[in-house]
Amino acid sequence: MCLTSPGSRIFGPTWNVRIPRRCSTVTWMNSLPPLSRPAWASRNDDPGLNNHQTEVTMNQEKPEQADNPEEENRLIAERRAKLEALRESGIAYPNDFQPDTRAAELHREFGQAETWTSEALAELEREVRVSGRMVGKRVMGKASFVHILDGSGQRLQLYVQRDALPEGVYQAFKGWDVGDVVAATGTLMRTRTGELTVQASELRLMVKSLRPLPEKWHGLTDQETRYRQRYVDLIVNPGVREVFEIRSRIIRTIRNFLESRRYLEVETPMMHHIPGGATARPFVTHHNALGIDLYLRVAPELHLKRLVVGGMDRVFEINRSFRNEGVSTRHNPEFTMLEFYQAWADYTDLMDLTERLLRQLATELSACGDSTVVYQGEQVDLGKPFERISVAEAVCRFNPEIPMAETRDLEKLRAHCERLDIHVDDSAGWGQLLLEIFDHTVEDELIQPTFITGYPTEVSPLSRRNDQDPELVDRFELFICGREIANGFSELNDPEDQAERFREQAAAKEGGDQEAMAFDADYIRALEYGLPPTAGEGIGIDRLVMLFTDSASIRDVLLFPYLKPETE
RNA sequence: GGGUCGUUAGCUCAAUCGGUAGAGCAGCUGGCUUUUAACCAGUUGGUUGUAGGUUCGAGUCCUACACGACCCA
Repeated sequence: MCLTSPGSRIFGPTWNVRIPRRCSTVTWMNSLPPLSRPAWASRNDDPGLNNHQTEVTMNQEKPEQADNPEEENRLIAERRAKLEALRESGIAYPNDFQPDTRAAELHREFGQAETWTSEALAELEREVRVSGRMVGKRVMGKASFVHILDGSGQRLQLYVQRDALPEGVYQAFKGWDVGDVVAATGTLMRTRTGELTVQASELRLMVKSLRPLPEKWHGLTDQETRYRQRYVDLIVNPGVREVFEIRSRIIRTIRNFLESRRYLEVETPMMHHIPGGATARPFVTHHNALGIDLYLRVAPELHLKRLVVGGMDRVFEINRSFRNEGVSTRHNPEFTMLEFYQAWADYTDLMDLTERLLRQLATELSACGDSTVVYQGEQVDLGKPFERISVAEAVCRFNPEIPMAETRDLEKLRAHCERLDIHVDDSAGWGQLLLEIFDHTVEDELIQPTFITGYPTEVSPLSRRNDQDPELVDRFELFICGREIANGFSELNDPEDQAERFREQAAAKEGGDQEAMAFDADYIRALEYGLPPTAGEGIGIDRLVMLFTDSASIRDVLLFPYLKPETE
């Protein structure tokens, strides 16, 4: 499937998006060479400025250093001096320009070189007002070419000719830096090499950029800096923005998909007195005025089901949950999950729904309407029906030495765990052992979309028991490319059974299991009013976005992934 | 939590056996009116992540720490 949207990055040099896996530290932020009579400090100034255009004068004393002199360096000092000159000559940060178009629009409308030839554009005399960050600057004597990057995420070339501009503007322009934000008025033209270009008749510096951008060809590759300073990453690595545009499209598609099926979007508390809805360690926070500890939610599940009790029989929430666990390429402390609940449905209905949703996502995100996705070299087809097999069947398939008859045999399973070098707790039941074996030997192998069903009741404290086999629950998880994408089940709506399962969880918690759930009495009370037969599901949005953007790390699909604080 | 690798100029990277820390881009100075990694000439810029240690001498070897990447639990 091709994810590159039509029209994106269709012209001009793009900054390198190849990101080698290496990094260096950001020492430049910590080092300050002493300012010793920089070259500009003794330079003579040029004559006056006219109207809004500001000539950079260089005959002043060296500028004030930044509040934190450790972060200053010569390049920044030079730009700060230019800013100081701007301040002295008028308004340094003007806010009186509005563009009337954007680069993407212009390329869409006039990008066709065969239709909009040089002559056709000259005849058109189309005047445009554009603005953006200067990301390239080529001065050739009395004329220059500039590339600006605007809010559309695309670049646009400006042709800046001394004699086509008001007096003095060109001279000022020559002192501007790559990274500065500029505004231009001009007419469309096509250059000798065929690039759509705006010939500027007016040009203004709107924002002086004090920090130099990374090198134009290699760009910014240092992973740490890319994550910490995502604003720079977004400027110089076009692929980054594309990932987040796809992320937005995924969420929009999901929202439309559910709303068109009469689901209501809701928001439930993120601060819980009792963390529940998932087996995970919560973050603890404190309410000062009330003097009580609160937990950041690990899942919205229990609140959403309370809403179903209240008669909101189809609800969904797309929002953040928080789990106090390790940070890795697949885990961020805060992550986004879709949860949805539908009364009068069971888990098989949700498997059908999930298949349809993923198929729709794949075809809508693909420029060519294709239902296949390539993830890290693996091609998966979301168009074919997803396979559905049970945990036990899957374990037997990938572990031929484990016969079906042993999949509920506590002692045999314990022996298999030992053989497979899987560490398990002495208190674990057969269900937990079976799932451990599944996690270690099966999960990675499930490349094509596969629903795993028949989960042990022991590991599913909120799921409805299977009518034929109460040791199992009516639950599934969806795996694609070896990753868990979704988890859904028919909801346990028997309040007495639920209370019993909470008691088991609470006992495990007492026994030291920090991930076990607490007893939630209000949730039991809600169930006692009567939860209609309901099925619910959670889908990890970040993992879904990873899949559809071929991102190896969750950090690549989070604008601001969690990183440890920068060291001083 | 464990292992491996990494951290050198604003950015991207060099630096032989432990022997004067370099280049390209960016910046600065000059030239150049259709370039596009523009070009040509000149030029500035470094507490080599931090703190110790070994050594006549450390970017390089040793120890600890910080941060990151990847793998494992």
